[in-house]
Amino acid sequence: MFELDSAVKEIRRGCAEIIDEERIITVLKEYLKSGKNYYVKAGFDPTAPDLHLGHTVLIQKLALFQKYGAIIQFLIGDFTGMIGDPTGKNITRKPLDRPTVLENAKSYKEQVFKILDPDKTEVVFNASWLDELGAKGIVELTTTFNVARMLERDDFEKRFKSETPISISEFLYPLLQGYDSVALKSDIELGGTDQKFNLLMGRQLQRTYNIGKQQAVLMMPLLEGLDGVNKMSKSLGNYIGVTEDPNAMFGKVLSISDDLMWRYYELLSSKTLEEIKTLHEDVNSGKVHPKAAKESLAMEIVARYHDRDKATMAKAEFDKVHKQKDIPTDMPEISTQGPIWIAKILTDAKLEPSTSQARRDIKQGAVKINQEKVQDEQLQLENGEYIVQVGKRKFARVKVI
RNA sequence: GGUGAGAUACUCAAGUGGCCAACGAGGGCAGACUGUAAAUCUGCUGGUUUUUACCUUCGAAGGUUCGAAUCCUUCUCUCACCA
Repeated sequence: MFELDSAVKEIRRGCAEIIDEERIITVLKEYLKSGKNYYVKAGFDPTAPDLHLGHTVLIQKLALFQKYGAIIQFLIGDFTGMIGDPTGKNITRKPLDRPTVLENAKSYKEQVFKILDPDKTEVVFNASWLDELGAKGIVELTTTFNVARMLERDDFEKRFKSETPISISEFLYPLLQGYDSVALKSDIELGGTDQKFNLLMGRQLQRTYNIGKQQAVLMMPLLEGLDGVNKMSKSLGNYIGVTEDPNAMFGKVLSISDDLMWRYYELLSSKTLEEIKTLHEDVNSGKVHPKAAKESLAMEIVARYHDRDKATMAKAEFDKVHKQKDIPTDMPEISTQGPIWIAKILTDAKLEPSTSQARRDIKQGAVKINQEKVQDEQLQLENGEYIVQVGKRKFARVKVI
């Protein structure tokens, strides 16, 4: 089994906030004593998932709970998805049809089961009970709460004060999400810090509906993106997707700043807190090179979403390109009619967005052919095969016929 | 519904008749350096093989003018105050 103390420590790790930790300890004890499982809920958007490391912070925590006897209620909010979470700036969205929802759920499973144990995971859809709720049920639900309480919520309050419109349906969102916890009888719910209000709603409603327990709430922080400032998100482009190829993943991890690395270690690594602390001290004292520490983190992450061998290969590839300034093993290939102007090739090979940009980069000495810097802006390429490079990272093999 | 303010490049934001492809900041890209795509410093950042030139762009469409991001008209949208 496991040690209660160390389990609690690992559960606390990286958490932004835990509400009712007592309850978590209680269910853990119960599990240790009688092997009785408990339920940990986490909700996800029904839109097509493209998970990145920001999401996996939460999912890894779920996986940790599985180790300690939890059954994960992986909730896909197909019903609440129609409303749009007022957290953030979403407006009312079109409902997704059934086949799309199922398709997205499948895609979730593919990505999520790289971390979660499928045997200890129940994938559930909240439309299955919210559809049944009906007008009567919804009215009942709304009587459990009042507007003043609702307005306590930070973003509602701000919007109310600044007189930004709040749709009535947005008031419904937290209530429905909370009702999910009633329907599922969850013992613990996990979510991001931005979900605090909604998560607490679950607790509140479980009491109101008298289901005999109140879920504990555990909030994970939002992971900073590659820039180290904004939260990781697809729209900002500062993310590492779990389906990205090993080389890109490895490179992206290595591109984070040394400071940010420790944050990633805490939230993403499966190393224990002690191991990380030792490593950090060794880096500070100069015993371990910061780059080595970053590489080992990158390896771990690549190995998790691909495998150990691919991680080793990604590291070798990275060294090859950046340390030995060699050319990468794989690169896009194009063939074209010659003789051809160098700037034209760069745009054809999609290494540059425009010939103007290509010219600028040539002027700056960013363009290389067969490892040789291009000096002549007007250079024409005759027949033959060339390795064309822009900057440190963009390569293409060009065949001129 | 009434009144007022505004809409400029990836974002924020200057410019109120010619010196404007449009100040500045952020972001992005590149170079140098290095330990990596870290940090730091520097350059570039609408398009086009006419590159000390040409073409397109300052919410949209018209108009005034030798000349408009800048002035006028209409329209669309956003915001603020009042109801």
